[in-house]
Amino acid sequence: MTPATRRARARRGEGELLRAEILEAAERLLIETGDQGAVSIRAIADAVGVTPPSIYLHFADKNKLLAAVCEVRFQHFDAFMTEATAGIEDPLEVLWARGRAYVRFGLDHPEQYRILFMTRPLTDVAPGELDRLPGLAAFGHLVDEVARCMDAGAIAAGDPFLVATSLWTAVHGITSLLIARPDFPWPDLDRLMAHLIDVHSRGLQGPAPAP
Amino acid sequence: MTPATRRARARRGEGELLRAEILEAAERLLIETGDQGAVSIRAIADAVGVTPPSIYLHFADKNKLLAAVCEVRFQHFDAFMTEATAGIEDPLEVLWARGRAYVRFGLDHPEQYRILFMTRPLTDVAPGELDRLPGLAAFGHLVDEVARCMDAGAIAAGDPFLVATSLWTAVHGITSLLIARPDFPWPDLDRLMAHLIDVHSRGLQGPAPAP
DNA sequence: TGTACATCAGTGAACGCGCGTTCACTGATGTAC
DNA sequence: TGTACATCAGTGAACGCGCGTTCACTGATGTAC
Repeated sequence: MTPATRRARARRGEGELLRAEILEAAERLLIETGDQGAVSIRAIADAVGVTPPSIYLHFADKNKLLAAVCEVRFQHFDAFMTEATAGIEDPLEVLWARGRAYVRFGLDHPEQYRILFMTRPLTDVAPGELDRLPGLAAFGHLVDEVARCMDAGAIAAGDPFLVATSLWTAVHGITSLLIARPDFPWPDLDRLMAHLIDVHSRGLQGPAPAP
Repeated sequence: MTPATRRARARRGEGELLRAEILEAAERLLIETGDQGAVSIRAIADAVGVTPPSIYLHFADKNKLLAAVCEVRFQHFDAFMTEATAGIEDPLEVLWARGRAYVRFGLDHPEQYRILFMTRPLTDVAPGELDRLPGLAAFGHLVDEVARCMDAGAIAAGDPFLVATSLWTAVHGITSLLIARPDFPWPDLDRLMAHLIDVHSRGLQGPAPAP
């Protein structure tokens, strides 16, 4: 299949433009087809209006390209949640708003969510550069919010990292199962989220109740 | 590559034997390679010691084969958890034991867990036959246990289905993220599980605490 | 007891496909003189 | 102002691969007479 429109060649010195177009096309393909398998070098090249070898002018191999896509998606993801919590005063409400936004993002962009959190990592991370782990920025924001809740006395004092990790797994559990098992007779999502928040507000608050 | 050993042809009337061998080989491949992509018709045929077309004597296509593998794995999964809770009296402890067993199974068999809960469903389930949804037996056991906890007053009365669903997403969240993001600086798993159980014992117990 | 024959469990070779990647090349663009 | 030339952004064709699946077949096995 010849591409619908062949892309005009970049001016000299502007070769880097193609890189951005490739990334954009890869994301678009991912979103439109909703299928990670549909995002092939050939499909991307075709979407950009260029031949497959051109991709290799800007990315060493397919993995590097997908890793770059991933990074951009993580930024969007983090920005989306930051936006959703903007303007909220109560630190506990910030936490719940972030949780709701997390799930919403996942369900609105299931195929992106799959890549971000449900498939094998695309990049091997050396132990020394854990801070470069994609998505760790977003997680850092969550830890901060948990710490703020502890400082405000909204939840019991403790290890913010542990609590944040646990909250992450909780929202991930809902999001990823809804994506992976849509046939399950799910209860209403709002009810499920309300229950999650209910359990956690109580569960994170005091010491263990009397037996 | 020719197979290491060619399988002896089945006696007449015993053609069904191959079916079982195919299933077994598919599971073994999945476990040994730890890679769903490595489980191809050709690889399975080779492992059994038979040519690829033979597979089609017993399975209409690859999806049907994988669905059959899935069903067997779900039975193992359910049996494993049932075993892990056998002999425990306290209904709440049963619940936690099941949760721990769930996570353990997932981490011990990550590639199987991937197929069961992290990838696209292999079979389309018609709305009328939801009870045939693979794995629903295991979920049913969880619902029963939750109901028993409610009856015993160990957790607050409510909708056992909703609570069971929420608990499922909780353990799935931990299991699947540990599998998908091993590079994350995870806290100790026992600590994480203890925290999860702690939060849920408190969170599921009473009505909302005074503000 | 012997033999023709239907049945059944497989085989061998090939199909078309899409994939990631490589390699030698082309032709427009800007620059030096 | 004109022209030779280096540079740079791509192209075109092909590579080898493994995949799921199909099709006509073979040859051992059991059965009927």
